[in-house]
Amino acid sequence: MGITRFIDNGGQTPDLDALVDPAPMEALKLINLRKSTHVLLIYGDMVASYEGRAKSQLEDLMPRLVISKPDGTFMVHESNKEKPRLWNPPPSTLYVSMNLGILTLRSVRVNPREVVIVDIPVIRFVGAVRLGVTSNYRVFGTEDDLVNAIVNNPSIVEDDLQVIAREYHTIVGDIDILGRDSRGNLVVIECKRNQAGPEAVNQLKRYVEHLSQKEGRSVRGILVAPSISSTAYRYLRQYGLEFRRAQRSNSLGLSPP
Amino acid sequence: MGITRFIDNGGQTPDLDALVDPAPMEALKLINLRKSTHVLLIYGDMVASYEGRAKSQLEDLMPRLVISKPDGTFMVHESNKEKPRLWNPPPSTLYVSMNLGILTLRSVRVNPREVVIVDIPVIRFVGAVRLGVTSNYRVFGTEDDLVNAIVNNPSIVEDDLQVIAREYHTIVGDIDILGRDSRGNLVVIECKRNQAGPEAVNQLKRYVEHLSQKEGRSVRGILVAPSISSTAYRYLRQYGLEFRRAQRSNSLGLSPP
DNA sequence: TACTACATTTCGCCC
DNA sequence: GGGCGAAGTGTAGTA
Repeated sequence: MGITRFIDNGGQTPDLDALVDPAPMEALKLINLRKSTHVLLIYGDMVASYEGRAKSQLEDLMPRLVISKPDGTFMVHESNKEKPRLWNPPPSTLYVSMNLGILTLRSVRVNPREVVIVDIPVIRFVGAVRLGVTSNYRVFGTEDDLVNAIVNNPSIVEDDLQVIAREYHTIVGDIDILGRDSRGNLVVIECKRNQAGPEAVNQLKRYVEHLSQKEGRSVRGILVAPSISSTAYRYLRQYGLEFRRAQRSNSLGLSPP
Repeated sequence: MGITRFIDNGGQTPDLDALVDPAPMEALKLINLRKSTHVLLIYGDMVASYEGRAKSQLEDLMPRLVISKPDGTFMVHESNKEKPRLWNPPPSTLYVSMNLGILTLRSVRVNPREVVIVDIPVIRFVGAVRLGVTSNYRVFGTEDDLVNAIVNNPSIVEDDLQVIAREYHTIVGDIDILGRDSRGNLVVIECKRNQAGPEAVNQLKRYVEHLSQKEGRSVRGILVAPSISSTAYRYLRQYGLEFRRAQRSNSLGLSPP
């Protein structure tokens, strides 16, 4: 039998519990005690199954790691890959039970209905840790930053470009930036934070086609990205669309012409 | 001081190590000892930063969970969400060091160059677990399964439909299924495993346009999916494209007309 | 709730 | 290694 360690915290709920080689009943108790407040780490030999939008099974009994978060996040991790092998995204609900001495975890998601079931005949470790959440989290260098830079200074795309609207809604989707050039032509600007592929060109083409049809006159389309694949570039030129290179940096300036 | 527990395994590398409230040096040793073979779990109060394709920082010191896998996967998890707050995908390399008694983790990815740095002034727990990898993993209900079902029985899309090719390569992308209808018209079939949006319609439109131009005659386009958004449907009809509902199930049959 | 598009997407396949 | 597109995508924003 392993170590059972409920850390004493003066009657308060501890931030950390760690059970090594616990009895299934011990594990079950700790999981139920902490599942709504702590992140649970469960290590052991397990099999698992998933059914919902799709379906899959992990039939081979082998050591895996289950991570459960209080918001309902449920993941079954293996030795490689960033993505869990099986999972349920939040919000989901975790149910724990014991059948014939075997611990079973059931994560249930309601919409869409998805169920992950994990049977753990051998429980090697159960941990419960209290984690924080960063507020006011910010990532720099997103597409949105690029759009902002252009809206604040349209000349980095083209001289005398006027911005008419940002996030311009159309029936075929949202246009990043709608502008007007020095000759009075409408200009659709589609921004990508990394290399543009055929899909990006197609997206721009869709907006331009729609708008030129609706307006009854030709509309320019400019794809702004740090780079573009050769296939995508041919495709773009074929439809008379334009490409403008954007410096790929966190300061998000545009390169000189 | 906490529990230090290197599990004795008769001289062999154990599958599980668990250190509660370890000294930084203890933690460092265990991490270096196991980082290339085990999945590491590191819990404590930490700050972190990321710089690479984008940039962000977790400046507030708070309890978080680091998970490191032997393939280089590196994740900083918080109390909610499925996705880690900060991460490096495999393959990356983990470096551990101590500066002024503070444990520092550095995960470095080479291409593209990305670095995640984690400073852990308070180490509450370090665990090392050996996990498996499922081989021959299979998910049922993918787009590929839907394409297969149609290729095996084209009549579920339309009577007397003949399949000419699957994954038909064109300059503008790969067509899921190319067929010919009872009247001899070419038919482009685009499959989606879940609700189709404007992007899916756009994709089909791109293929149909390309092919009809190349062949010099009209080409039909059919979007096969479990459902379609109302906007996307209007868009689809506007361009004379067709929609065929596919039953959203793991057996992947198509619903009757 | 539905819909849309981004993402440090990740991942797998094919060239 | 680059290009391309799917994914049980997850996630945020908006109507």
